[in-house]
Order: sequence, then structure tokens, then C-alpha cells
Amino acid sequence: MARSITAPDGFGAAATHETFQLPPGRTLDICLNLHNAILEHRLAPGMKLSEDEVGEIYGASRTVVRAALQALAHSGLVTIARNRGAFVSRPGIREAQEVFEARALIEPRIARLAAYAMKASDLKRLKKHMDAEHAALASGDKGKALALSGAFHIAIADIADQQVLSQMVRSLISRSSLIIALYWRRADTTCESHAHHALLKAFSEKDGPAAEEIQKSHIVDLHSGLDLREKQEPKSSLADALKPD
Amino acid sequence: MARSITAPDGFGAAATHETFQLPPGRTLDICLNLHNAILEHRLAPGMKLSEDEVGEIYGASRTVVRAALQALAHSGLVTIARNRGAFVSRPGIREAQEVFEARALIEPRIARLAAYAMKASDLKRLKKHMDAEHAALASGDKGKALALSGAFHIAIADIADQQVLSQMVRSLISRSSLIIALYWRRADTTCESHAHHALLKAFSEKDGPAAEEIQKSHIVDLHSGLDLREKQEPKSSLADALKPD
DNA sequence: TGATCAAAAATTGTATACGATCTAATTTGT
DNA sequence: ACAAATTAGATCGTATACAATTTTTGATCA
Repeated sequence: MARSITAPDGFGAAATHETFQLPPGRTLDICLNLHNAILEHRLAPGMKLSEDEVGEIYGASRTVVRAALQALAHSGLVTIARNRGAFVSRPGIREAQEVFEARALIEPRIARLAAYAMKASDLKRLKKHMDAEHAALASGDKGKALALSGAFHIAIADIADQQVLSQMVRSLISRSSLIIALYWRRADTTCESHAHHALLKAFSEKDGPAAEEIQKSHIVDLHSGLDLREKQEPKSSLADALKPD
Repeated sequence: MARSITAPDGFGAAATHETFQLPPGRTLDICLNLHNAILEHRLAPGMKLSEDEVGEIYGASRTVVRAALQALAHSGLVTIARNRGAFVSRPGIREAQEVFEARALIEPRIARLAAYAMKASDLKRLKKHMDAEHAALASGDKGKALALSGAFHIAIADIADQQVLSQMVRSLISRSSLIIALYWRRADTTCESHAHHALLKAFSEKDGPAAEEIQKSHIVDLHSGLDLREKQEPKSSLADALKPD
């Protein structure tokens, strides 16, 4: 039946079976497909993921869908509430801060390791990634551009050939996508490309320390593109909301 | 029926519901119980975890057990092979290296943050942790002592109040337990206590940089306690194994 | 005796059924 | 008309049944 659901359009496939530590199978297919949908902002934070509904879409029974949703829950993209079901996660401000602080700790190190491990073929792959990113941006597909931008970071981690750290980065970048969906305030996403270009230059020169430094600045810059001020909580009651007005 | 399976003996409960991102329920109970069993080396790496067998033990159906095993697979403690079932993970040498390198990157940072956030009550809790660790060691329960040693590191992460990094450390420490089960070569585990004592001193003085440095040395020291030389692979066939002898 | 193949047993993958819980719509009472 | 209570519907949690796959067993033959 429905096998190989995820459209394998070359890039964008930020997640693999290792991301979820699941054996190949329909559960994994659904996982990856939902994962991509969330990363490309086709599913908004907070959206309900009903087991029946998802199962209907993929032509699978609840058993399989449940497993997929639980796997996504473990990776932080989905939140499960007992007897209430699964929702696309809505990371709070606090979590957003921590995710980017963690990225600022881990990714620069990875960038340095990647610079040392970089081969000519790797460089070429990274360049192709960037081109795809530009193309998506030019065609106005913001969701895809963002997903590709994340895939660029993941590609670096893969080149560094550190599976443990790579896994962490994957998770952090997935969560970053949700955070950006919720808190991004900057109109231009072009800054992205500049940093990625600079990284590529450092990589081509096998300059580890430079790559590390650029990556750190890049993450800090991304972080600063978020509006993480405490939002006005929705008033607890309608009366409270209207009284002072 | 069987609810609250995990014996809540104060410490040792290194995992919470956040570790698995699961809502409270029987699945989580089984998760936590298996988690503890693995961390205390009551379940050896490579051991088969049959769904029926586990279900029998906890008086639960396969549905629930499967979910628990998959959650443990996501956290890396269990490996699932399609159509073959779940096994306690056997991390390889490469993974062992990477896990301790990741700890050396993350935990010192956490130690520094913890030093700044340390309150008197936190210090007292850490001291109690250490006492429990000593007691377990004195009573000869090596498995429990190791689990408590891990819990000490996790307690630090909790004090630092960084949930994202804390979650990562939890995962790394769980995997470290498997790695130690497979590759530990040192007889004395006392070095542990010295490092933990030194950390406590730095914490009590709110000396962040010192805590960071001590923690880094401590992790490197743990790493050096492993025998990660390439082992002779088991011969591909029995004939090959016996011929040269 | 040892290797090869076939059948049986055991184990996992998936679908479905039923009870429990939550959500909402409707009713009821003031 | 509004709030509280009740009922109906939808959704989740769990057990169980059957199909698919692997592993073990046992038979056959060189």
C-alpha cells in the first residue's frame, strides 16, 4: 500500500530513521512526513493531530499513527496530553531561549570539526544546498527555504561525522523551526545566506577556528532575530479582559 | 492494577516523565522501571526484551509494552530491529567516544551555570546524593552506586535550571551507563567521589569557572577509565574461530 | 556426522473492538 | 437570559485477534 510517502525531492529531508531510532516501516514514513510538514510550516504550532484524521490521510490504522506521534513527541515536535491527544508543540519563550543557547554551545564546535573533516565532495554538496535555499527563497516558498536553511546546518553536522552531536543538532534545529514560526520578527531572511556563505569560505580554507567563530555569530544573530518578549497572557476571564478598558 | 511500579527509594530516579515526553500512565511506568533496571546494570547490553515477556512481568498488554520499548529506543537505551524485536543497546566504541566528548562539551557549561544558580537547599540535596552514593558503594551495590553517580550529574543539571541542556545530559548519562557496563576497566570507582567532592566545594563558593574546570577534568577522567581499544571481532564462522588454535 | 531444506513454533506488525475520558451541545432550573 | 447540570458525540487508552516474518526444530540425504 502507501509506501514511501515522503516526496524525496533531494533536500529538505532533514530527518532520517536515526532521528527517531525507529526501524524502517510505515511508522517511520509517517514520522518523516509529519516532520517535514512541521519543518516547512505547513502544520502550525498548536494544531491538533487527531489519530483518526492522520490515519485517514496516510491510510494507516491508529496503531501505526500513535507510534509515529509518540516518536515525534520524543523529539519535541509534538506534545501529547493524556486523553486529549497530540498537538504540534508550542515552545514557550523560555524554551526558545534555551534552544538557541544550546545551539550556540554545540554548533560552533561542530563547525570547527566539520572544517577539519571537509572534503571537496562535501563542499560541493553544501554549495548545492545553498543554491536550493536561494531557489526556494526566490520562488517565494518561505517554509521550504527555512527547512533548507536548517538542512544546511544538519549537513555540516553530518560532515563533522559526529553522530551523537549531530543527533542533538537535528533535534535543536527541528525545535528552532517551531520557535521561528512563533517568534520570528525580522522580514529579511537574507542574513542567513550571508552567514552560510562565510561558513563555506572558512570550510574551503579548512579554517576551523574561523568556522567556529562564524557559526557562533550566526546562531547569536538568529537568536536576536526572535521577539522573545513576554507576551500579554490572555486574561483569565472575559470580565477581567474588559474591565480596565 | 499494577500502578506505581518503580520503587521510589528517594534517589536513583534519574528519569522523569519529561525524559520520555510521555504523559503519565502505565507506558511511562514501564519505561521508568526498565530505565532504572538498565541504569543499575540489572539488564545487560544486548539482552532481548521480548514484548510478551515484559508484558507478563508488568501485567500489561503488548500495546503498552511496545510503546514503552519504543520510547526507550528513542532515548537510545534500547535498539529495535524490525521483525526481530527490542534489545538493550550495545553502544560501539565510536559511540562511546562521542558520548563522552559530548559530555565534555556540555556538562562543564552546566556546572558553571549551576554554580551561579546554587542555593543552600540545593547544596544540601547534592550532599545527600553523595552520601547515598557512598552508602551504596559501601554496601557493595555497584550498580546502584553507578546509577547514583549519574543522578548526581543530573541533579547538577536540574539546579542549573536549563531544561534543554538538562535533557541532553540525561540522555548522555543513560548511555554512559551502558558504555561503562561494556568498557569500564578501572577497579576503583572512588575517583568519582573525589571529583564530586571538589565540585561541591566549588559550588558552595559559587565559583563558576572552577566548577566548570573541575567538571571538565572529571568527565575526561571518566573517559580515560574506559578501555576503548578495538576488540577482536568475533570470527565470522565457528570454523575460522577454531582453526588457528 | 554434518549440511541442507521443510515444517512448526514463536515473535513481531497491524487492524480492530470496546471501555474510559474528554468535549460540546442540549436541556433544565432559577 | 444566564448558569449549571446532563446527555450525546468524539477521541483516546488498552486488549485482543489475525497476518507477516523470523527463528527454531526436525527430517532428509550425501
